[in-house]
Amino acid sequence: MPSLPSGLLGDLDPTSDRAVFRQIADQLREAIDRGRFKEGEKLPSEAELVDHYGVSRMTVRNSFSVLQGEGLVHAEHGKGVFVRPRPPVRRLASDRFARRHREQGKSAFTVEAEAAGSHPQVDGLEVKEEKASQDVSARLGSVRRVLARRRRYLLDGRPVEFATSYLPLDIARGTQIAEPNPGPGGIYARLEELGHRLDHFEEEIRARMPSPDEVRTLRLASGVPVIHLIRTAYDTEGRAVEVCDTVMAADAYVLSYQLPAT
Amino acid sequence: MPSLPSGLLGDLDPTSDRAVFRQIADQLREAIDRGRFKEGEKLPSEAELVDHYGVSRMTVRNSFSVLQGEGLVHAEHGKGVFVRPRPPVRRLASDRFARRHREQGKSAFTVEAEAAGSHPQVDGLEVKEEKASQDVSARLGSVRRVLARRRRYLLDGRPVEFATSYLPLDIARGTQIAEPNPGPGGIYARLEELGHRLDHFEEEIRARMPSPDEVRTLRLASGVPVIHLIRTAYDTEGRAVEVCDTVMAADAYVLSYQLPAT
DNA sequence: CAGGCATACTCGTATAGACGAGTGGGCAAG
DNA sequence: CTTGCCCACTCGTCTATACGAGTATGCCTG
Repeated sequence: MPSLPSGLLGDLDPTSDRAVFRQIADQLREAIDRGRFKEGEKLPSEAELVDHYGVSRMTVRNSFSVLQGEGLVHAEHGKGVFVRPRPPVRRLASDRFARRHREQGKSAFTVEAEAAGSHPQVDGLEVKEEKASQDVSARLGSVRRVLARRRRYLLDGRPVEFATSYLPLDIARGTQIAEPNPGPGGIYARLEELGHRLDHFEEEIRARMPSPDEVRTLRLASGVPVIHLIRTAYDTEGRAVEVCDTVMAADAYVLSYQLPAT
Repeated sequence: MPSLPSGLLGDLDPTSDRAVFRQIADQLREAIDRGRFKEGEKLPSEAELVDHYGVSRMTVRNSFSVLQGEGLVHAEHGKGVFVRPRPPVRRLASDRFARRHREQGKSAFTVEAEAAGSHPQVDGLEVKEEKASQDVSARLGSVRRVLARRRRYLLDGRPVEFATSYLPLDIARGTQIAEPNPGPGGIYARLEELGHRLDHFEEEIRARMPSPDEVRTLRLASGVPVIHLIRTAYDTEGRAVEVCDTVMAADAYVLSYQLPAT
């Protein structure tokens, strides 16, 4: 059992009223912040820290769990505890739905990812009619049933977001929108062909911790929140023609918006 | 020691390979989701759950810590563990910087909060010149030093966000922008008076877990992420005239944006 | 009646020990 | 040399215990 390089981590302050496991977490956090442990690097094992600080194993584990909650580290069974690497982020610009981006045959996600040199995948596509939730119904203007299009997006094999689009049945039923592949330009192109010229979108953004379901679907590490985005598309008549509910791994995204100063 | 009302929580499945503390967390989570425990309500105490499930206290605590990480519950020393109430959220609309909102003497935050029936406060105001961080410098176009305006915002006594505005010294030095009170309409009104007519804003949004510092400043419960918003204001010459770095308690905000479909 | 204290309950911190399970390297057998 | 096993090391789960500290309640004292 190799002992810890001296100087890497300090000692405990027994006179402090800060709990021991917090002091340990503080020292590890600082070492990480200072770059003493780099991204992806292994932290000292529980046993080594037990030795170094002269505390019990549960105390060391407790400090690890603090850092895990902060999203700083993640544990791998049988291997060790590692500094969580920051994945490359996907930037969502506010003009990503502009008509000029809607020409190609591929989806916006695919085009953009390939331009960034990543390997995009779409997954678990599911299209079906269902009862509208209260929230969706309210946003679409009191519809009872909707067409729901679900799918999951992955970048280089990593799930990064999953989304469900809801459309009123009177618009979508029987059209290509109800097909698994909605055709070039996606459902927005189809909506416009159907006479619903798009006027604007409204996006609502929240951030919160994921549900266990979301942790599974996005394979989230602990300490990673999700961004919950609800987009409503309005046509030029002022009618809401689509609601898209998206849950994104927060560590994989930066959203970017342009606001007029008028 | 009053025993638990039967039927409220189920039994453990010893044949399951799901860890005991996860099973307990699952049952509590489901009970909360089903409304068996309402917002703000106290969950069974650790001792009661120890009795009910016949496990050790650390196991029960472990399941509580799972729920805490999800932001579902919070513990109060000496009182119990409670279902975390959802605080009222502040909606930030994308037109919140429109000129028409800039007429009054009060700040946008104050006006909006009072309209919503809340009691707004601004706190810890600090104005000083300092060295620009690399990021701020890049956004403002390679300035070395900036005027920084820091402040914290509270709603009904609860801290909800803190923000720092950075302005190039050649614009702000010696003007009312460098005063604690920038006057009616805020610094944007002053910027326009100084000839920097605002053209548009760019906002970048991230979500992540808070640093210990941010936990202190915003008095965040565990399992509450922060929204990190960086706004850059551009004048009609295309120059970046302000960068505002804001950290918000994610459970207190919904951001809302309007995007043109063009 | 008012104030203060004792007490029982709550969660917070920490110890010591046990066993399980995933990982990877080294060694031995083929 | 390759295969396969064993073992050492890692984190995961769980038990049992102890003491500390914050909170609320009720009783007892003044």
